[in-house]
This record gives sequence, structure tokens and C-alpha cells, in this order.
Amino acid sequence: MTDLTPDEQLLEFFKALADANRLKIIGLLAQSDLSVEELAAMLGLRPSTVSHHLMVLSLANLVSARAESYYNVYTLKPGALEGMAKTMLAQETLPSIAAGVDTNAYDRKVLHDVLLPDGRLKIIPAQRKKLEAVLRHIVAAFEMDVRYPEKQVNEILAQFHEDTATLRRELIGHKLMAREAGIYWRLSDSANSRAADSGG
Amino acid sequence: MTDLTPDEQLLEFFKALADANRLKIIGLLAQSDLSVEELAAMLGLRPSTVSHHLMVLSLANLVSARAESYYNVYTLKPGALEGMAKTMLAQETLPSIAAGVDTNAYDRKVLHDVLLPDGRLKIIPAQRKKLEAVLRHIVAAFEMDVRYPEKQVNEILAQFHEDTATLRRELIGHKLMAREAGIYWRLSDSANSRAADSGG
DNA sequence: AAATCAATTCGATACTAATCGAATTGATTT
DNA sequence: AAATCAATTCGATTAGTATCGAATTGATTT
Repeated sequence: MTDLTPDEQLLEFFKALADANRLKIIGLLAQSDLSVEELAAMLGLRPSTVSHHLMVLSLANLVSARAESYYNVYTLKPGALEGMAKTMLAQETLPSIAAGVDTNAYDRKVLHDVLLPDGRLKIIPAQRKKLEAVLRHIVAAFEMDVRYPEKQVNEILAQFHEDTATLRRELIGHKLMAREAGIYWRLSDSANSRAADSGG
Repeated sequence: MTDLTPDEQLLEFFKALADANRLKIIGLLAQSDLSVEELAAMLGLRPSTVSHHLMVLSLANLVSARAESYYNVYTLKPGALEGMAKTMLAQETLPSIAAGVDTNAYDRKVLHDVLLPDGRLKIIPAQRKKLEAVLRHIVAAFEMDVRYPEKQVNEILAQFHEDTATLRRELIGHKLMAREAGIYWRLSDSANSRAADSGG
């Protein structure tokens, strides 16, 4: 029954509560256990409709039913709401939702637009976001923890574009590289940066 | 902007998160602020679609946008998720959702089916839920904190049905009244009972 | 001033989900 | 055994919404 990943479970939970009548059902069951007919009368709906809503809530593990003669009496599952609320608040939940997402897609799209087949730049884009995507790609040509003299920096940058001076300046300005006394080195990605360059 | 009652706000919140792509947007924004185009590339959607999703999330007060040149950079509203999670957990939230619901509707429906125009019972229903609804109606004819001798109890019950013995027995059995040494008195509603009899 | 760019709005389309009535199922009462 | 009852399932209809492409808007760059 719980063959769902945590994010699928969370989505199921939100979908279950994203309906006015289902929310009311939860509110009513919080006060007392009720049968399908009772809920139908209170909500002004047909029993078949209420049965459907209760099925959705069951699949989201929010309610359960017990048989009493020919009644099906539904109960709020104790701790179900609390559990999901805590899941929402948990630090690891949000990142895990985005886990399956291709966060490099934008950079790839920009590079696809701006790169020639040989890997050189058609142009150095003027738009900030595009420029940043290009710079993230270029800086991957430098190794971490290595000190580069300016001559070597220019040789590497020249593989991408003849205007090495602009590229140097932008790499520094966007804090992807640092310079001191004519020596350059790569800076580690800040929190707001993307995953590692996928090297397309 | 917040001309919504608490329950409408809660529903808006759940609706906003009841979509896989919007959940992913929240997950991505939890890691870093992003523009519409970046989100569109990551999710494999058109900018217009993402714009629509961001509008929904904005109306639910989950994200906000800041203009940066011609980019619209979206941010997770700090504390928004936490706030809603706490609202979910709050003791008073659940009952307030069901506040507008007519909890007497089932009893009224049963009474409408089983009562004659003069207020007498066509039959004493066999089904437990229906019987309970009828008993809740009948017990309202007795005052709280008054001690009734059996003779007077029978007179009152006879207004509803000739089989006063059965009615007496069921009222006791369902703990709506109690008896001791031939004296009867009404019991206060337990947690699982309905609101006061609407006296139709 | 013209061209470019990202975002939004709008209209159309496809998909999903809510609701109902009819038929069916399981259980209980007569 | 037959009749009654509540719940569920099923099929059809309707309402809502996700998605897209085209057009528009505001801002920036050339």
C-alpha cells in the first residue's frame, strides 16, 4: 500500500486535501466518527460521491473505515495529519522533492544556443543569466586548487573566445575565479550555484 | 490580498501544492532563487505554463517575485510553509473547517422520513443510526436536571409512539437517559453526539 | 530609435477530476 | 427466503485546470 516515494506520498496528500468537500470531511471526522450516509447528508452530496472522496482520503492514509453491521464508519487516522505536517517542516523534505529535476537544463539550453560545434562561443551573451551559464561552463576548464599565471589563463580562455580580457574580467566579477598579484585560481561554488558542469 | 477566511486560505494552500510541477518549483526555490526561464528549462515546460504556476503559488502566498532587469526572479516566501504546517497542527483549525457544515442534516433527513405530520413516529426504525437519530430527537422533550417518575416518562413518550417500553429501553441503552429506583433523568450529550436538537 | 529579451496575458485544446444515477454487493431484518 | 438497507462500483456528464502557441507588455541593449 505504501509503494510510493516520499514525494509521491506528499503529492497524494496535497491532492487529497485540495478539495473543499474533502477538507470538510476531515473537519467533521475530527469531531466524531461518521458513516457515509451521515457525511452525505451533512455535505449535501450523494453517498456515491462521498464514497469516492473517502476512497481518495483512504489512499492518502488520512482516514480508515470499520464495518459496523452494514454501516461503514470512517475515522480520522490518528497522527496522520501531524505526521504530514512534520514531514513538510523537515529540513530534508524540500530538497528531496526537487531531487529528480534536471537542474542543469537551463545551462545546457544556453550553451546549446551560444556554442559552436567546436566548443567556441558564437558571442559572449549580454544577458546576465546567459552570461553566468556560459561562465559556469568555462570555469570548469580550470582545476580546483591550482594557481594559474595570467598567460596560462589566457591560453585556456582563448579556446572559447578571442576576447580573453572580457572573459577574465567577468569570471572575477561573478566570483567564479579570484586574482592576486597576477595569479588566478578557481573559487568553489557558492550556495546559489548549480551542480557540477555536465561537460556536454 | 488576504480577504480569505482561514479555511479558504487552507484550501488555496492545498490546491497550490496539489500539482507535481508546482511541488517541484517549491523544491527548486528552496535551494536557490530562480527566474521563469530557468524553471521552465529545468521542468521541461514552456515559460507561459511556469508563469501560470507561479501565479497560483503567489496567490497562495508561497512565493514572491523581484524584478531584476527584465528577469522576474522568484523566491520562496520565508516561513510560509512553516506557517501553514503550524496552522494544520493547531487544535482549533480542524473544527473551524467544519464550522459552516450543517451537522444536523442527517437527523433531519431521518426524522423527515419517519415522522408523521403530527410529530408521531410512523415506526420505530430498526437501523441503529436511524434509531439513534430518533432517540436524539425524542430525548429533547425531557429537560436537563429534572427527575421524572416512570409514569411521567411514559406520558411524554406516548406523544411519539405507543410502544413506550421500547422507547424507554432504547433511551437507557443508548445512554441518553438513566434510571434508578423507578426515577429517570436525562444524561448530558457525550462527545460523539450532535449539536442541540433543532426542534423541527 | 530599433532590435532584442523575458515575462505575462489570452484563447484554444486536452486532460483530470467531481458529481450523479443505475446497477451491484454484502449484510441484516422480517 | 424475501425484503430491506448502506456502501461501493461503474459509466456518463460536467466542471475545472494544465499546457501550449501567439500576441502583448516592459525593460534593456545596440
